[in-house]
Amino acid sequence: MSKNKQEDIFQAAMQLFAERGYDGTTVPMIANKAKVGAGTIYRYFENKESLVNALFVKCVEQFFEVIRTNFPQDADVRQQFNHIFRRMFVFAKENSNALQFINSHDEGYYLDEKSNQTFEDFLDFFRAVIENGKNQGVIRSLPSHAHIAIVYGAFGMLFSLIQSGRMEETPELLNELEDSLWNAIRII
Amino acid sequence: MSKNKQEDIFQAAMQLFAERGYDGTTVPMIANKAKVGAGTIYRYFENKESLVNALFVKCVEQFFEVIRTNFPQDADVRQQFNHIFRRMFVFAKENSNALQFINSHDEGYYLDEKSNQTFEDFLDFFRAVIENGKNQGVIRSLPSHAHIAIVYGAFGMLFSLIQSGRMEETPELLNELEDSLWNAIRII
Amino acid sequence: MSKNKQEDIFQAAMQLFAERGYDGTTVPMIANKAKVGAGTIYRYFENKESLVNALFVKCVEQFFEVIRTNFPQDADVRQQFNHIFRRMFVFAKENSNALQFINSHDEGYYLDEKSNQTFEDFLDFFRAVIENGKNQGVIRSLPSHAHIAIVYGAFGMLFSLIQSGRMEETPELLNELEDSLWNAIRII
Amino acid sequence: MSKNKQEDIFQAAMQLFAERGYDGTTVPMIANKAKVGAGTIYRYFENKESLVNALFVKCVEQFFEVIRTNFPQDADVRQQFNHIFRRMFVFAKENSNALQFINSHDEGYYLDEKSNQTFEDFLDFFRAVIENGKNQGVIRSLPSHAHIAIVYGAFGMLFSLIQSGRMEETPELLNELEDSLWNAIRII
DNA sequence: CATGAATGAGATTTCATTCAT
DNA sequence: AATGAATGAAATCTCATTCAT
Repeated sequence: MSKNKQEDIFQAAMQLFAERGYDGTTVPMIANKAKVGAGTIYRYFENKESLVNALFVKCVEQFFEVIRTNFPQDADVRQQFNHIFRRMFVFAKENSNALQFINSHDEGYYLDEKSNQTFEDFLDFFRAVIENGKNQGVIRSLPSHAHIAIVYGAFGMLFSLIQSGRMEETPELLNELEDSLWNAIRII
Repeated sequence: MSKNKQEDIFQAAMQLFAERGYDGTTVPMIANKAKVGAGTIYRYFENKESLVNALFVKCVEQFFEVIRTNFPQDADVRQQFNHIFRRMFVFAKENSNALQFINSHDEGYYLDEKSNQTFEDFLDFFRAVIENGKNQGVIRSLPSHAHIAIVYGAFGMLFSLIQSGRMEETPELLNELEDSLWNAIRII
Repeated sequence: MSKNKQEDIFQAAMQLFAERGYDGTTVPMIANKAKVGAGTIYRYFENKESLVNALFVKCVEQFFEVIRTNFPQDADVRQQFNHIFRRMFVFAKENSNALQFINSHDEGYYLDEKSNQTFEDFLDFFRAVIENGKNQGVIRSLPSHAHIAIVYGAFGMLFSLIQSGRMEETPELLNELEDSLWNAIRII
Repeated sequence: MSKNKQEDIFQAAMQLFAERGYDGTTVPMIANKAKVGAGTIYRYFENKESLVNALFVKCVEQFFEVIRTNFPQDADVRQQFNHIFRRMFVFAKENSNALQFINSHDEGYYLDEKSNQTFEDFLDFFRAVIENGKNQGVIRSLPSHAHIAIVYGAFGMLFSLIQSGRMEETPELLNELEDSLWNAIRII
């Protein structure tokens, strides 16, 4: 039995939102999985929308933190890409539902300004890396948006495969995938 | 006043499901947008779940049809990839909501056996192309699943950018994107 | 295919009302069983309530007619009872649903003044017979209401047993039943 | 304000079902009469069908209990009949709606296996008494079903008369009725 | 006349939220 | 603080009735 009910609620909500979406998840479902009373959720969050927004911000910031930590600011773009790619998998593995939650909930009509801004800030980090790579003549001259869409879109689906057991994560696989996606964005 | 109410319902439902998800869309919302009475929807579909499944199958089959039509069965893999990539954009442009609907609803807990099977059949087509390419030594030795995840995941996000106006579709852009994704999966 | 749609509707409605009650029977159910369009019912009856009332009156009047025909007005009470008892079974057998319909729908909140009056008239016939028997010192001094309740209540359940096949109708059985019910009301 | 909402719901439902039938009674009607919110009913019963079945079982078991209590197992059949007849009136008077509810809802298409079985068990009790009487040469050789139909059918209608005020319950009346129905089933 | 597609009012049921304990 | 029973607004779904064909 966890001491921190707020965290229990976050975990339960994240899993359910990831599996069934925002509207497909009921507050009693969350309470039940978190092993708290339904009313308790309203001690920690104003309402369901508040909860999903708080959770979204928390997840994106955690993801961001994992990516940013020890980021090789001065290394070359290839190494920066390596860092990002590996950290994305690290985060996804350690927070299996968080990634799916983020991916299926960005663009949700229930996200507030802060949530959207947090996600934009997160993307901006990648944009900066990409822009830097383009300036160095290493990365294709596509819009940064496009590069991010390619890597992030591919990554989301790839992790989903691993998560569901349809593909096994091995060091060799990760090497191949990293190489594949690097080829997608670099100038050849 | 349209003659075909079933089609009106399909169109309204597709747009709303794409924008707000299955559970976030109410039957009166659909009826309203389709300009039919709420009860009319139940003359055409047994219930809401029936509707989303019928719509899913219809959309996937349409998508499949666009990809399969004039597919260069005997050409080399690069040309097959070109065909697929271009047709994906053609379908997405002509059925802008259909793609978003498919992408946000595969894996939905409300999809029935037939819907899932239809989607699997669709993916199998790509798997066959990829396998063929691997046998010819043109495509990387990653699992076919992974190649599809990369291309399809990237494509989904890319089209979303174009759709929302954050990126402009030009012939040059499409050429670059095709090249980028081809680099991701081919042996270099 | 019957020529008389009104009669088809009556038959279908009677069977369904008998089995499922007034509120448990939908107009489309009736239309379906009567093999007419739902709208056709509204050519013959103003609405569902109109139909059930017309049907009730028709059934009670038919029942009444069967009882009254050849009623031995001048015979003794025992013979009058015999006539009534036998005719009740004749009617019930020839109009199997009608009896169940009447029994489960008298006291219905949807019955109008005319329906209730028709049923009262029907009961008055029995009351007169009973009163006559009481005056002759043949029948117990219970209220006529009570005698009717005993015979009619018993009869309803008995016929239900035969109808459902849980009891077989034989001449011997009918003789026994007639004797049993006569014993209930006569002075011994 | 009652403490036991489940019981309030039962009482309200029983009265309404007795008066208007299953399909003629809406859940909001029940909620309104029970002075609870409509949603509350679904905390206690899975759905409307569940409610009617639970109520039916409860009523039949209560009725059964009243009949069985202090039943003179070793007395003669006449005395057993006396016990049953009197207790039926006791139950009917104390649970005026319960009897009407039972009588108008047995054979309902919405009753489940358990409800039907409970009612059969109830009838089996009477069958045993009747069989015993037949073996002792006191009761007519009609099928037990028939005897029950006669007594129970008659009783139902008789109580309805008393209930509605069309007949007044006096000790003399009950004596007469008991004698009347006993004459119906005994060998004379 | 006859039909059955269409409708919307109203039925059943769910669920976000409150509040007495 | 924590609970979960209670609520009623809103969701899904049904059906008596209408009306264009």
